[in-house]
Amino acid sequence: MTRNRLVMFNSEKSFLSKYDAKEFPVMLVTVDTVLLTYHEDQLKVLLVKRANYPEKGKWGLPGGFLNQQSDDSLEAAAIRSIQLKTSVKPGYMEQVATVGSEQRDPRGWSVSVVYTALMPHEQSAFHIESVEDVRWVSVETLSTLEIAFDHQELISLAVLRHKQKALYSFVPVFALTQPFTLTELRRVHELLIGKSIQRKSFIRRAEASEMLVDTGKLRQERGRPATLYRAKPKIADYRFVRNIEAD
Amino acid sequence: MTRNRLVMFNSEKSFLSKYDAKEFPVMLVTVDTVLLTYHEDQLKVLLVKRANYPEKGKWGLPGGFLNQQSDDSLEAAAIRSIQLKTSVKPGYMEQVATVGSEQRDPRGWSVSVVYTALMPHEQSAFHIESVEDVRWVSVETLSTLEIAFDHQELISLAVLRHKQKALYSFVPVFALTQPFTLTELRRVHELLIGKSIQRKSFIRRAEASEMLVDTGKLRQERGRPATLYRAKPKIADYRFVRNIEAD
DNA sequence: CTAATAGTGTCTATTAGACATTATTGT
DNA sequence: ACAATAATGTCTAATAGACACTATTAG
Repeated sequence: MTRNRLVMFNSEKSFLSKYDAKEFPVMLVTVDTVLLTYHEDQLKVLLVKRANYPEKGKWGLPGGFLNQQSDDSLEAAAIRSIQLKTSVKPGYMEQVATVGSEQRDPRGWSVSVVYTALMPHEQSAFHIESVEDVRWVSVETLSTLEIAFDHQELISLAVLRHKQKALYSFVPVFALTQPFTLTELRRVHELLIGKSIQRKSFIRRAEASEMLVDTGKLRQERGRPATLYRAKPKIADYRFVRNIEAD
Repeated sequence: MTRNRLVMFNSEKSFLSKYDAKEFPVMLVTVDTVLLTYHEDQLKVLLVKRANYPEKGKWGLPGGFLNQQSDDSLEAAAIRSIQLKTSVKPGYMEQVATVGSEQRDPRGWSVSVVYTALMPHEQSAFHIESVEDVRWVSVETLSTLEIAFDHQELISLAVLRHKQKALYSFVPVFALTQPFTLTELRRVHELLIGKSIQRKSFIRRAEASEMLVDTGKLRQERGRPATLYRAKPKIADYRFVRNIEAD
């Protein structure tokens, strides 16, 4: 397979002194992030207009080649690619999957490590509205755009992951600007699972979790003013034993 | 960053004609698999004794460099590495995580896509017992062996994943030889979640799922003979709405 | 007053835990 | 009969769904 396999070394040290990474099969590795937020009663994903070939002019996920010099870890690379476009560090991030094949990029065999992240829309708005090549796009209207590579599919994977989480956690709270109302949080969950949730059930879960703190303040739009909450940091790790029923 | 970014092309085709992958930052990518089984009332992981540097002599996960020629996909590479050691294709496989850093391999920045798989112990036994460098090791006694790289950590990640699945699915059934008894299946779940499960609760879940088929046969060891079951193929996708309570 | 939205009361249905009881085998 | 293991009966506790009801605001 490689020349190194045929040579005998008598210590790890002497092996490494002869080692040359270029003799091994190498791979292009990119890190792409599906960054989602909640805005105008919609779930939106951050897309970037590709300035270069391949897929020039199409919309793709923020991301890029893993850089051995500037990236300490995969997650650091994902955060870097997001900060580059939004100037903000997302409040929640997790790895979704890694995809790789000969076909997905015309340049040849390529591997993508896919992350997903959530952030409040407000934080990013100013920076993004000032540029042409970065946009929040509703996940419902993605089909009206030309999406680069297999990024459409990667977005679906990430949304599916968040749908699962919405059934047994309050992770979707990271898509909201704090403080938020329970109705807002419930709407994000409803958008993700594609089904309405009983107000009473949702409030009971909020109380049982002890992860939402009543700020004592209210927000009024139409009708009775709603209580404003903040999420405790540990909310990312909280899991319900029983799911909200899907379908 | 790379020379290509500075050159203008007027079509995707002309871009690709000039494209050379070697000009981009490249990476060593390995695919490693945490293959688990149930044997002698223990959860065991398949380990391979490393024949070459680095980490020569230590035990590591089956896996290897991703090969652009022979691998069609990441999953295909994982299956290949398992079949090479067991001569069997595992009945269940899923991606666990992808790790990457400068430190994890002495040869430099490296990326590992980690899969986990389950198979019946019986199937693999003959092939494995004939060789010296492949062993089923109880996950409880891992600390008595020298484990290569960060593979100890990768095993923990995979076991944790299976623990979660044991709380809301019957995925652990793929670690058993079919047909199996409910007590065997319950034992695998108990090992994974680290806690005993009520017989009655487990049987109720089995019935509710409709994923286990009574073969009509019995197996007798001590005491009353136990009913033998087979799992329907769809069992891998079945999810309970309510979890078994952890801790 | 009405409309609109937030939040509660309360009933039912489902299902996991606990644990006693019964069933079926070998010795 | 007894030990061992499998399987069932049955009570309780927790919690999600359904939906009616009350609360608080603007106009």
